[in-house]
Amino acid sequence: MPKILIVDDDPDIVELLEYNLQKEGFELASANDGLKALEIAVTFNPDLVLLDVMMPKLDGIETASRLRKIPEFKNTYILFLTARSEEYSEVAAFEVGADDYIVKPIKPRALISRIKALLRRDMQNATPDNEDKLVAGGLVINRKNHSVLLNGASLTFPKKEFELLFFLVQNPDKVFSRDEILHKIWGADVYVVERTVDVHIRKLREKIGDSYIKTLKGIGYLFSLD
Amino acid sequence: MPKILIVDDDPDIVELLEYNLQKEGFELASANDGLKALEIAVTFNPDLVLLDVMMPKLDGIETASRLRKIPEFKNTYILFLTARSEEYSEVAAFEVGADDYIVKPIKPRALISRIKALLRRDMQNATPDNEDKLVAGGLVINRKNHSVLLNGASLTFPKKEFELLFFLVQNPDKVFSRDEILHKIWGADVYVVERTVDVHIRKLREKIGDSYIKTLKGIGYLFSLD
DNA sequence: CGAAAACTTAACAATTTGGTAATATTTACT
DNA sequence: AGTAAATATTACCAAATTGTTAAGTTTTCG
Repeated sequence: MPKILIVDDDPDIVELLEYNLQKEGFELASANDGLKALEIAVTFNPDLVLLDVMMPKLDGIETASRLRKIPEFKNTYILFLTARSEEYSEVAAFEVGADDYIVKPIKPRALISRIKALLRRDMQNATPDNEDKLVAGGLVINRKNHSVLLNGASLTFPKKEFELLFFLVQNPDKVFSRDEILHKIWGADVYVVERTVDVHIRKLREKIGDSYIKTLKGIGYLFSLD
Repeated sequence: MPKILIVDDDPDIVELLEYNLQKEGFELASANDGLKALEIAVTFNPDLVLLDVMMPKLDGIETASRLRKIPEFKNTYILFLTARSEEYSEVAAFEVGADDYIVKPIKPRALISRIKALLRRDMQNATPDNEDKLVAGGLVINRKNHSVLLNGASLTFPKKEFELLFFLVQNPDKVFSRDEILHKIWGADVYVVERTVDVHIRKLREKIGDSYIKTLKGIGYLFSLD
């Protein structure tokens, strides 16, 4: 079950949310300010963070911004809660990578359905056997222990290379532009030159051979077994 | 490609922006004060306006405010540029409908990424009429993979060839003159000789056979299954 | 803190693609 | 069939794109 971190300085709201989300079977943790939220996040490792915008110590925007800077939370969903009057913060929210934005007063049923909508993609991708293991041709990629077997021989990959390989293998026969790849692997707020992808592709090919990853000139790269 | 209007009274900044955005393939126009910006906007019809806050004649805030009052620019993105010290204007900026707010000194890569983030939604929706997958006779064309299957065999096409094929197959039994094809595939502002189309048609026929693409002498080309 | 690994960038080489012109062939019409 | 116009084909060059290497940065970890 997905893990949700609730962050709000109003205990009533925290309770309201906990009550409703617990009913749905989510795993929960909560914090009442931004600083505590960051602390808890690193150990709790939530899939989604419900973040109040107005909070003491560290407001929601700043909390989200810091979270996003930690690689582990690059793909964590962030969902802001805000009072109707605080509209101005909407832009700032999406700027720091918000995935959704919910205006108080909170309607529990609406909230739950939006949370589920966000998590749905993951739920689907997280099918049991698909868990963390990909097999394609002579390649066996295991996300859990970060291992790759090529025709039985074990290879090791640095993080970026591994993620790139995993991403490509996960979407076989689909082309991705360098820009798309950067967004997916590096994140929306990382500014690196597109050619960086080339170099990583080269390193992958060096290790797994040239046959798996193909180049479509003017388009991008793709993983394929043909 | 999306059109961007650059408005800044500092020619150096305009040049910097033009240089970097041109590289990305955007269509550009520029103005050095707010009044000119409004003039140019109505004819240029930009998708996004980069607006300096401090300008002679008409400051950025006022310019944006007037832009927003013109119905055509309801959905135009407005992105403010400002010196770090002028923070006070941030609230005003969002009040008049800013979509983003960027502090100088400008980091080109960050700017481009934020512009793209804004425009991405549009870009994605900008392909309503062209489906992802086309099937015609023994041909299966998949835009997502950029792949073409001919009777089960996979073929690869360079970008222009692929686009030309996709376009023709998308409109079966419809004749297009070379001029129309050039406009559709090459774009309105690209000047190439009409014979170029012939060469590309030839390359397509070389790969998929002569039967699919027919020539109507004096008229143009068409894709057909007869 | 310092060394090693990982990551990013830049520069140049290699490759592919796109465009043109020259030439050959086909078509339409008399 | 002869002829002019249009199209097909080919070969070549320029431009665009990617491959590769190496050097500079940053991060990680002992």
